[in-house]
Amino acid sequence: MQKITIEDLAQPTATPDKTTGRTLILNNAARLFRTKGYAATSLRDLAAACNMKAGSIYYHFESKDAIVAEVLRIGVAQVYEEVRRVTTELGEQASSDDLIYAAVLAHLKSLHDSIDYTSANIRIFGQVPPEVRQTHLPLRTEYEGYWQRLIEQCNQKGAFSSQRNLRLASFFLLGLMNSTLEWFQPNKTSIADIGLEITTIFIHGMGDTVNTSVQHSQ
Amino acid sequence: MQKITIEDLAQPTATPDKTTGRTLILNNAARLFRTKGYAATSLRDLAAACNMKAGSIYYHFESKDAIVAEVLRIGVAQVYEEVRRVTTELGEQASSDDLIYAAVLAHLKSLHDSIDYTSANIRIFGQVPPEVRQTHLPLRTEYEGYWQRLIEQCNQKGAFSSQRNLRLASFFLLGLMNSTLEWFQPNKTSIADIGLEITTIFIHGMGDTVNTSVQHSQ
DNA sequence: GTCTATAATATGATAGAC
DNA sequence: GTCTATCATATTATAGAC
Repeated sequence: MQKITIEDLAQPTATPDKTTGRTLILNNAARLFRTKGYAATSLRDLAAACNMKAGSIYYHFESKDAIVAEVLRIGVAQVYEEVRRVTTELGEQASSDDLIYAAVLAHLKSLHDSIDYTSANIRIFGQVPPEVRQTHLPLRTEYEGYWQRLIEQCNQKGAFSSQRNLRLASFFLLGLMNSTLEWFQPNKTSIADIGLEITTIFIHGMGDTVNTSVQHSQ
Repeated sequence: MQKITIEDLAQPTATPDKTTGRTLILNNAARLFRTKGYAATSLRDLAAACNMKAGSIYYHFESKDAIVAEVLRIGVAQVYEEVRRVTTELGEQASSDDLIYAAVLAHLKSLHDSIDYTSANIRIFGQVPPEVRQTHLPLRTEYEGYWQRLIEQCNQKGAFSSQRNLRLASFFLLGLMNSTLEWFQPNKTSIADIGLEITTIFIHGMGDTVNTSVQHSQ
C-alpha cells in the first residue's frame, strides 16, 4: 500500500485554467452552482463572474440547462477517468489492499482537484430540471457500478469477511469519500493521509490492533 | 450489541402529522426544499401544497427565511435529541460497541423518520442566505461535537487502535450515515441491518474474520 | 386565518447592432 | 464574440377586504 503516492497521480484531465469563452463560463458556472445552488444562480450572476453580459452566454450555450448538464458531466467524468486509469495501471494481479488504496486516493485527489465541478455535481444533482437529471443519471450509475465491481474483485481475492454486504460496502465507501467535500480543510490533514485512514478503517476498522495497514502489505 | 433493537427506539419528537397551519407549512416546506432546492421553491409552490394562497403564509411566518431557518433547525434537533436520549439511557458504564451501535441506530432511524427535514437540512444548507446559515451553524457544530466526544469516550475505554485519527473518525461516521439518505431503499435492506453493518465495519472493518460483531458483545 | 390585488424587482431567453 | 434593449413571466412581500 505504499507503491502509489500522491505525486504519482498525474492530472491528464484536470480542469484547464484557460480563460476562453466556453471554459471560462463552465468554470464559473461550476463554482456558482456549488456555492449558491442551481436555481439561485442567475445567468446575470454567471455573466458578471465572466466579465460578460447575460446575452453573450447564449453564443456559447443554447440554454442554462445545457450549461448545468455539462458541469454535471465533467464532475463525474474527471473522477471516473482518474480512478479507472490508476486501477487499470495496477492490473489484475495487484493485492486488494493496493487496489483499494489506489482507487480511494485517486477518487479523493480528483474530487478535490476539480472541487467546483464535483461538489456542484453532488449538491445540485437533486435540484436540476428532471430532463437534465435523467440524462446525467446513467454516467453516475456507471461509475457506481465500477466501484461495485472493484469491491467484488477484492472479495473474490478473499479480502473481506463473507458476512459483509458488498452492495452496502460500495455505497458506504463512496458516501464516506464524497463527504470529505463538506469538511476537508487542507491545513489540518492531507488528502493522502485521509485516503490512508479511510482505506485502513474500511478494511481493518477502528479497533484494528495490527500496527498499521501500511505495514500490512509489506 | 443486541440489547437495543429498532423497536426500542421511541419517537417522542417525531414530525407530527397535524394539518394545522404552521406545522402544515413546515412539513410541506421541508419536502419541497428537499426535492427542489431552496431558491427553486417559491412561496406559491409552498402555498399550493398547503391548499393556501401565497399571501396567507405571511400570517404564520414573517419571511421565507424564517421558514427555512425552522426547517433547518428541526432537521438537526430531531436527530440530536434522539441520539442523546439513547446514549444517556445506556449510561457511562456501557461498552463501546453498545454505545456506538445504539447511537448509530438512533441517528439512522431518526434521519429516515424525519427524512424531509433531515435531507432538506443536508441538501440546502449550502444554498440558504448567509445570515440563515450562520444562525444555524452552531447547532450543527454542537451535534458534531457530541459525536466527537462519544468517539473519544470509546477511545478512552480502549476500543480503538492508537494509530487512528479520532477527529477524522467522527467525520467519517457522520458522513457515512448521512449518505444513506441518498441511496437507502426500504425494500432492499432495513435501517437496522444498515446500522449493524455500519457499526461492524467502523469497528472491525470489511476484512474482520470474527464471526459477526453481534456475537462480539455476548 | 385566509383571501385578492398589486407593488417592486428579478429571471431566462431573443433580436439585432457592432 | 460581445453588446444593448426588450419580451414575457415569476418572484417576495405588502395592504386591506372579509
